[in-house]
Amino acid sequence: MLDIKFIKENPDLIKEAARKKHSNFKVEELIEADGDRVALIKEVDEIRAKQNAMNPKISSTSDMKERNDLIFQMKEIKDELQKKEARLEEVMKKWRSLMVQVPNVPDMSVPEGASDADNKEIKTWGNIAKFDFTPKSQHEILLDLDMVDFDRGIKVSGFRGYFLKNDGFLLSMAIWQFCIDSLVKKGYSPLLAPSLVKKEPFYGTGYLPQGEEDLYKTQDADYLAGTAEVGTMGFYMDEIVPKEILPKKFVSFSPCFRREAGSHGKDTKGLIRLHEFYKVEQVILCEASHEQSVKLHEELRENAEEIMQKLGIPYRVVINCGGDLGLGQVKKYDIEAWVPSEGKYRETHSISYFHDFQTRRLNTKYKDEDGKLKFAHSLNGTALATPRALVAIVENFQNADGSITIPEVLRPYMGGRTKIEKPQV
RNA sequence: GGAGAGUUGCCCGAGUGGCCGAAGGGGCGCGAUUGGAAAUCGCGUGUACCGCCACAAGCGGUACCGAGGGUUCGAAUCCCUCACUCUCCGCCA
Repeated sequence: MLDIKFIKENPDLIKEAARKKHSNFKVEELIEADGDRVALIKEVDEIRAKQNAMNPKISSTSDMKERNDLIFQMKEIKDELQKKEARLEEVMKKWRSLMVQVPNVPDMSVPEGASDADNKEIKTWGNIAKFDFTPKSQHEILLDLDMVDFDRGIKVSGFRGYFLKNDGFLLSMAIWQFCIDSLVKKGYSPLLAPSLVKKEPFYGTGYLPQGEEDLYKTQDADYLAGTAEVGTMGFYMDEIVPKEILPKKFVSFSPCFRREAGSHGKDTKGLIRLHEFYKVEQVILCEASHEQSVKLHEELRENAEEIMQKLGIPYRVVINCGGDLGLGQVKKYDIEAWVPSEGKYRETHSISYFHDFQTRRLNTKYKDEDGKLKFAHSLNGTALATPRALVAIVENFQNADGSITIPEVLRPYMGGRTKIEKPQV
């Protein structure tokens, strides 16, 4: 959500933002609704002022006739007020629904484009392995090494279900611990965030109302979060945080749930697209400064790249184009890992900043040096998600004998082992 | 799941229909006092929105006593619904 004053003063910016993000939001409609809103608020306030002025008169009048006259007058005022209030409520309803649709303004550096096909590559890292044998797909490797059980996963959990077992599970934990350790060393506060979350943090982060299709909803009207960002951003919801803690950096871990509505035919084999997965997420709250946001956005990207580099996974970084940005995102980088069996890069990370779009909705403020309350800025980005990261690891580090080499940085978390080999049985 | 108690400002806490944005205390800020401090004394101390105005200061208005609705000319105060917290019982990882 943006500041209505800002919107009114910069309608062209909003119009341009909508165009760039390929949203059909009409700023004129909102401005018109806001005109009605302001006018009605004024009228209602004036009637209430009249009413409030009458109150002491009534209470101080002992003459019964005079008192009844006044009460009769007040009844008329009340009728008028109720009519206006009903109209105001209508206008507010429309106003609110438009306000949550206002797109945040993308950064100048965001490229034009309609979909992820238009994202702009800005960097590649790592050497794409040339295998002197026929490389296997993630699906084959994981089954050969007995790291996953898809059949039983589907039996138990349904479409896109899976069991991660043996080294599949151990390697996942190794990845989590490696990522969490790396970020804690950099001063990030570790947080195990709830996945079962009330609707407010979803509205606050911008996943509702537009993204409801992709969320699981409980019979208590709570939702399952698709990322720890939601719970983590909820942490300081409706709070004024001490300025001294900013920037507050979290490394959050949680299970993640996504309905993947609309992607039924996609990635049906393997561990790329799942309804239930795990993610180590970076979340930052900082002071309301564009420069800070930009700086920390780069930091999040560097952290994620460092993790990929230490793991040795070849990847590329793209700047997402306007049409591939979420409603609240100002700018986003995706990191995509090389997947040999597909011969292309697949998204493993998404790193974005929002200015005060989320904190305004979440009501997370801090007091700046002149005592003014300001909405903080927020950012978040993947550290690493499993099992999707397993795909990149097992495919890129597979050997001719069917084993996979464990990345060095993960070995301490895997009992010092260097390889995952086919079980003897 | 059952029974009961509660939810007031930064904190504690008073307040059962009008004079309550809200007593009192604490905290915090400024000032006096002091060589300095403690103690003491004085003053101040919320947020959002609307209007005037320079989107400043300031002034005026409205709203906010867990949330939503109702009764009433008028509600922190009465009624209803919901959420949350606490205590006891049951169940349970």
